[in-house]
Amino acid sequence: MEIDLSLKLDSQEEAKEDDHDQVQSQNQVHEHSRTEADAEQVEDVASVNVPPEENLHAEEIQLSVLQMEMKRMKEENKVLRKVVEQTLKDYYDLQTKFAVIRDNNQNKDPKNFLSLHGNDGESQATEAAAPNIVDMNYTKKPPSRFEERESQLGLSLRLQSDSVPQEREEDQEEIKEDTARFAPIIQSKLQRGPELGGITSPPNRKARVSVRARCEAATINDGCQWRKYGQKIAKGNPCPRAYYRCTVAPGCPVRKQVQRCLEDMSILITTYEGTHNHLLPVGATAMASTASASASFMLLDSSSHIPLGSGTNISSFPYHTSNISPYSPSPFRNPNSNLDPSKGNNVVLDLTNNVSSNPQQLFPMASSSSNSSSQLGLPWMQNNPSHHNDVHFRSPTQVAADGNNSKLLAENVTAIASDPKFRVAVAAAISSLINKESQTSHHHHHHHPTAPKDGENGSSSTAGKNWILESLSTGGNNVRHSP
DNA sequence: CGTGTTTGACCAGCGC
DNA sequence: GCGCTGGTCAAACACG
Repeated sequence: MEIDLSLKLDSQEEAKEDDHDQVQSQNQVHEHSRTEADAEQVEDVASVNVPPEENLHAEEIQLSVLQMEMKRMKEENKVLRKVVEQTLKDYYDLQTKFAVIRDNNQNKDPKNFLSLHGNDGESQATEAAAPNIVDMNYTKKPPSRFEERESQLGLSLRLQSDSVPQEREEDQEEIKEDTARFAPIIQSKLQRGPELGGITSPPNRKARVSVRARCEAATINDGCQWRKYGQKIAKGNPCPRAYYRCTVAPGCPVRKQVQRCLEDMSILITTYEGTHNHLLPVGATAMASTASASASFMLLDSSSHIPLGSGTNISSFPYHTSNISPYSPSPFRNPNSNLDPSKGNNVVLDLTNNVSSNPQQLFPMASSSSNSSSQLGLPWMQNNPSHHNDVHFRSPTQVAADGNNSKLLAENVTAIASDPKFRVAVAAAISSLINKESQTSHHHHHHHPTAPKDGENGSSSTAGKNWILESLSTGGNNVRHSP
């Protein structure tokens, strides 16, 4: 019945745009009020003490009135059904147009955005200029008919967050319906393979995340607890490679390798592999989210064609990878050729700020470290406070890039990095994970059977230390977290 | 004594 | 098939 009411409103809204419908709707309203008055009148008549013959007559009148009302309701339902069908048709058309336009622009103009709805004017202007915008903001409002009209202009697609409180039951139904209708498109997009912009990977590919960071200690402090189980002298590097496994939870499959960089012994190369089967400590969560963010950007780089999809071993990332445009240029290139092409997917996060070997500041806003809002202090960087202010991502192929490619790459990366939404998204992602983690650990302490202890194994300094995560946004949307 | 590290041995994959 | 290499195992050892 509530659905009928909402549809009635929709039909009236629709009536404002169409004169014919307007007349029809007004007639319906008048008729509705008239029949209601008739029904009340009949009730009044029936409740009065009258002789049986008159009473019988009154019942007949009541019956005929009810029949009239039924007939009217049927007609109204007919009209409403028509409106619903029209709405569905509009949605279907919109959906088809969206798919066609996206396919057409795939190789022409990478201006497809999956916006996170930043508040700054710059991003709004970008949205206005972008031909195709998929709005992934977490709006409370379901797509109304007017918004649908808007979306025909801007192709704005809104998806409902699960965490949003349910305001109207019928709205939720509508959302479900929309999601169900768009799901096959998204699904098919994901399954198209990297050459078509999809991001699904063939299974059994192992993804690795390498972190380059200046660190005096044997390992960087990433918040997890590790146990060393082996050490080898790898070919090509006299520095021994140490093997660690995660001991936060028994049976955790995550491994990490730690090796000093041959060119610069102060740089520590830490390679993570596998997915934690347990909740992460706060510091490790930040690390994992950062790594996953980089992996997400890399896998979405259409030129790299790295299929890191469902089969990836990178730790979970709160935002679906489709939050970022598959057609946007990405700073995370495929470093496989430089690392180990036979071992699947690799991501390199260069946290060394090594300008001499890396002239490209991939996160130019981070270099303006005089502004505190441009800093991203992470607990696992604290081993080297002199470098923690500048965090950027780098891949070996970028180091090897030359001339025009470097310029182009730098421009692309600058474009991405200067996007406030990107910064907000990264900060929000980390913040989201941290909040989630702190809430979860607060309510489910039993999930941490082996609390991180002091010592070299990652957790040495994160316990009991406050840390602050600041958004990279210049718009003042700082996300602070200090547990 | 419990826990973590060290280090030589072992195994599997890969290229020749 | 053989050798090389990366990765893992496990006994011995160190430390608090």
